[in-house]
Amino acid sequence: MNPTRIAHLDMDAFYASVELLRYPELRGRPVVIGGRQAGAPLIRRNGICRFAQLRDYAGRGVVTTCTYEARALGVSSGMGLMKAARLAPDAILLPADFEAYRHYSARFKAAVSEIAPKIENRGIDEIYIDLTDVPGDSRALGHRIQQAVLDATGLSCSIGITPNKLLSKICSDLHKPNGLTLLDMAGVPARIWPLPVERINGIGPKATAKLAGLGIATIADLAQADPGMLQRHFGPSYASWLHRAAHGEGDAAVITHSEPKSISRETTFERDLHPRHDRGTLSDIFTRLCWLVAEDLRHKGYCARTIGIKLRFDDFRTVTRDLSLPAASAEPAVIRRAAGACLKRVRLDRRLRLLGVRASGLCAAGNASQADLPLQGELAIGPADR
DNA sequence: GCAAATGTCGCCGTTTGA
DNA sequence: CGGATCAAACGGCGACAT
Repeated sequence: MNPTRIAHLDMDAFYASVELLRYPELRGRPVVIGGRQAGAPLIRRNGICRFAQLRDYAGRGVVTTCTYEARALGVSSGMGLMKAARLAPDAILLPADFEAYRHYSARFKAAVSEIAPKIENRGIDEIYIDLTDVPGDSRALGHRIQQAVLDATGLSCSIGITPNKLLSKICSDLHKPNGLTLLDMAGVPARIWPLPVERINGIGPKATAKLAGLGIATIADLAQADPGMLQRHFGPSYASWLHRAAHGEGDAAVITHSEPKSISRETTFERDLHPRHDRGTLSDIFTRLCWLVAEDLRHKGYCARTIGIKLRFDDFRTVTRDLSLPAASAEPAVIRRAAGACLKRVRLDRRLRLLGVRASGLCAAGNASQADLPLQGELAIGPADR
């Protein structure tokens, strides 16, 4: 039996790199992807077309991703674009083009699957690959995969290869961009322990802050922490997971097939909207979100048994409400009615900044109830489209 | 004042049915 | 019959991820 070998492959600055394929003249410059879907990447001034710059931006969008040149100026994912504009006013701002990213995503995944077919999808730009039964030594295999991805897409990626997903995920990030990092359990103390705890997938800002309060900053600190103490602070389940993770133990199962659990749409308004004063606008947006969810459900062939809403108030407080239907449905009107019933259960005493609609409890659309009204659904969706 | 969009999972309290 | 109990579903919510 071969020893378990799991790779994690992460595309380098994926969205930004795809944009550089299209606009090679931007190579070497700080480029930021983000903001509203706002169509054209070019703006016109004095009859001359040029790329929009971060300094021209006004709004409440965030950085989705950016080139390494932009990162060097302090810009990072999730940062407000207004703040990014202060750090890098000259950076080019491009709108996200998900269709293009999905296209390149499919291409790189197809290229990898020619070499190793057991792949777990982790979003648009990452995968886990089970290399256990693929012949060849890990370093050669890693390089082969990187070359195949480059040939298929013109894009670089970074790869970690270790005995499990947890370590591979950490390692793929160690030598970005275009990195290849191999590690076995014996290498954990030297290569993993010096890293800060938040490099472990599953330890986010909250857990990091709580650990810091206990004097635990590095993975080494965590590995050596008293298990009893961890258990008191984090509960038996999470404490045990923390301990094992710090010692480099993680899951090695590469899940090749999975069904979606929920489908949702949400939107942040350009300005905060008042529940009464902007009632009409809110209602229109709400209805449109319901239609979009219905459209997504139909497109992907699902019905939902539970409909939920999500509100974010101007103070950033978020509330959700769910309602389960008597029978699964993908009808826009049914979703709209259920979502409306959810909304009635929320006290609307502040301005709103975000509205979302979610469908969960998904089941395959056995088109018994679907066959009735396909045309009507088509008509209902038309006007809401764009 | 400044913080997107989409999705997964786990935990907890409550309800419901047996 | 009353009460204890248990599992499953539901609903809310937070944490985390890309």
